[in-house]
Amino acid sequence: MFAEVLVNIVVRQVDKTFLYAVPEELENKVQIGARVKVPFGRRAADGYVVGLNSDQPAEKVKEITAVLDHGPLFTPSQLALARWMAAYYLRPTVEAMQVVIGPRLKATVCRKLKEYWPVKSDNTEISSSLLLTPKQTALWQVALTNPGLSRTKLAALAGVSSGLIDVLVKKGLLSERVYTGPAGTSPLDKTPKNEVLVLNPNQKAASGLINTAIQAKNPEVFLLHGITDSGKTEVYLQCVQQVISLGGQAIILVPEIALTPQMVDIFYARFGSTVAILHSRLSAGERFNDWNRVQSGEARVILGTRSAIFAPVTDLRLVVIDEEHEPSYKQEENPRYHARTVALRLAKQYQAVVVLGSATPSLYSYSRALSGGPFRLSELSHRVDRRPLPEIRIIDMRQEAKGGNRHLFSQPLQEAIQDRLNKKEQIILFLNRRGYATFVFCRACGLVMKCPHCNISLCYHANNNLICHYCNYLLPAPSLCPDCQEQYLGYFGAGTQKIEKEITLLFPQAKVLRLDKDTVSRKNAHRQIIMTFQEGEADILIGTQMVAKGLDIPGVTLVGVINADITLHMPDFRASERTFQLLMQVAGRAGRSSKGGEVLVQTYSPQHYAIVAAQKQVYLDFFRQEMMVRRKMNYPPFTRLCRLVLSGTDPDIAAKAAGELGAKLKLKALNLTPLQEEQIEILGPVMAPLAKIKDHYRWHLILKAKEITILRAAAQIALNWYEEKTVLKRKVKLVVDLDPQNMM
DNA sequence: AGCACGCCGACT
DNA sequence: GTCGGCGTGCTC
Repeated sequence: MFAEVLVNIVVRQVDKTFLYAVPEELENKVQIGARVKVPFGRRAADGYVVGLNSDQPAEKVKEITAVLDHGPLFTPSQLALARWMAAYYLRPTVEAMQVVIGPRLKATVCRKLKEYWPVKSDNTEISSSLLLTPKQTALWQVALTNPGLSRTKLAALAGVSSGLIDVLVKKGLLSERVYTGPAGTSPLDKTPKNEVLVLNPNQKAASGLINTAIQAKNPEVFLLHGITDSGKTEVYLQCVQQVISLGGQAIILVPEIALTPQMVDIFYARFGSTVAILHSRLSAGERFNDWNRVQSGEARVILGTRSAIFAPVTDLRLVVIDEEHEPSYKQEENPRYHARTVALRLAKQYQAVVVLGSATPSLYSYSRALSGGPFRLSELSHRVDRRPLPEIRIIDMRQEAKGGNRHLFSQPLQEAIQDRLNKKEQIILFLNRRGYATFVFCRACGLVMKCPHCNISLCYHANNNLICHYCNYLLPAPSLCPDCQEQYLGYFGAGTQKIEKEITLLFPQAKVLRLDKDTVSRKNAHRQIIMTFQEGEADILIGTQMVAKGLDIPGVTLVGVINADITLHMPDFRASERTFQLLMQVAGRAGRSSKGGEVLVQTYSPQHYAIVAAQKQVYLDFFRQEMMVRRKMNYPPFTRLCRLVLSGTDPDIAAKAAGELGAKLKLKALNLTPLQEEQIEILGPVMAPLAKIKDHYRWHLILKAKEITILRAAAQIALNWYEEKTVLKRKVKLVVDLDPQNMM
């Protein structure tokens, strides 16, 4: 018997199968999916068995040395998915394999998985009453701060021998868990068990259509477009119920588990022990356990983030992608896959149904759900409780500036804040200050300097030039506004910290909390901040997009968007789309009780269609206008994109490499598309908007084409070019990003 | 990726 | 005369 082996070395040169002989004593253990040890050149390597056959090969082959693990790590259908993904994203197959196999590898290496959890968390009381030795105290402290560690890790971290763990277990301070039950259960369980809600006609229609497709094994894709509080989750639940009654499995993806604890609670309440939770923050034991429960078929409902799409299902009938427009579904490291793209492929493999849910669908999905498109549109246009949507008021900051208010907060917002403070109602202030966001605008007329070729905000550079980061269009920074001739040109950049400071100055009596990346670095800090706010311990919550997602706090009657222009004028063609989505989402945080709610949006572009559509809360208004822009500029969904990023520590070498690659591609593009030159468009090379990250200078090229095959052919040329440049390779990195989500 | 082979400069 | 620089090439 001979085995085809994919060597576990992530490099293009060995991205093919190697044939090995299977020694007789290993024949019963070598099967597809097995991890094996093989001699490879002058060394040993591990690899995955991806095929078996009995034909005597012409060349002589080496023998497999050993079979690792106790069983296969992947199924043939997972292998097919990995191969497809590798080819789609132009990555080595083993890399895709590693993602598909996921955590199982780590878990199977240390097979006996016990974890140790502190029994009580009141530290002082216990340690004094039980007379712990210094080492025991140290161990206890470590266990407290790091619950759920394995035996070896815990002992190592505390610097004690593992025997001491048993002592603490005996004293009843630590509990030992060998994983069996559903993991991550956080009994926040407010929802009554199995209370299946009655659907309104909209929901009934949607779930009816979806359930029919599930039953008939029609591999259809539904776009469930439902406004805030229209009951999308209940539709998901009833479809999942249908899958369970058919004996199948369903995968439900959410953007970020930590931000949606309610979703977890609801699924546990409804489906109990058939639920498995999969996401990257689980401990090794939790993951191992749930992974096995999926494979055995015990778990029928898999709720998780992006990578949960690779759960080892056997009978998939349904994939739900909640908030399908969220950018977190795109992995920003290799392989740069999009969970939605993978889900569509996976569903095809299983003849399963896909449901994409969103209040603000991506243009990609909505355009495909129009009549004649491959997706089917299902609308939920009423709120479940029939409460009106919160009122959104646009505040024209140009008027504020003219009126002499140079503050971050407009007069109406300040008044509204004071009003809510007086009434003891709560306030959320939102400012999306995601990294790089400088743009030049006129305080007098609101004009934003844009590139005439790319419709992208021009970035102000230290050499006093305005530059388009897509095409290198350059304009010396004017001192007067080219439109109104006023001298109020300036550039923006205030973050949540600044807001916090200003608020405490303006309203010294208000209790303020801040929720952003800096304040949630500690474990559970996120949940803690939200709980504190939820319990009314603070008046104002200031935050980035974290406050936009899934918060359901009835006490909040005012949401203030400090500066909608930050996202609107990012150097990214999806800036309008993101802004609209964010505004709609953040608006949903207001008025979750009978007290009603109000949203104030401060902007210098009150006439911008994304802002206007958000104010009216009409998705189609936005969609139509944005589609016109995209069509005109030849951006997705009318074209596909591929982004090539070259980066290196030497600015000159990185620049030179980018120039060379650009020239090569432009030359080759002619051969690539002999019929129509317009089939591919090459933008750049230009410096990436984030021109320097961690001492690496970055340049990029954007490739546009109607057909992804053409993009892939061009990207392949780039990869081959890079492969040949052996000297350059050590100094410059090349990243290929197909269907890029992030253009920075 | 590793690891070896291979062909040119400064040292015990 | 050797040690070692890293360019090139291969791995069933």
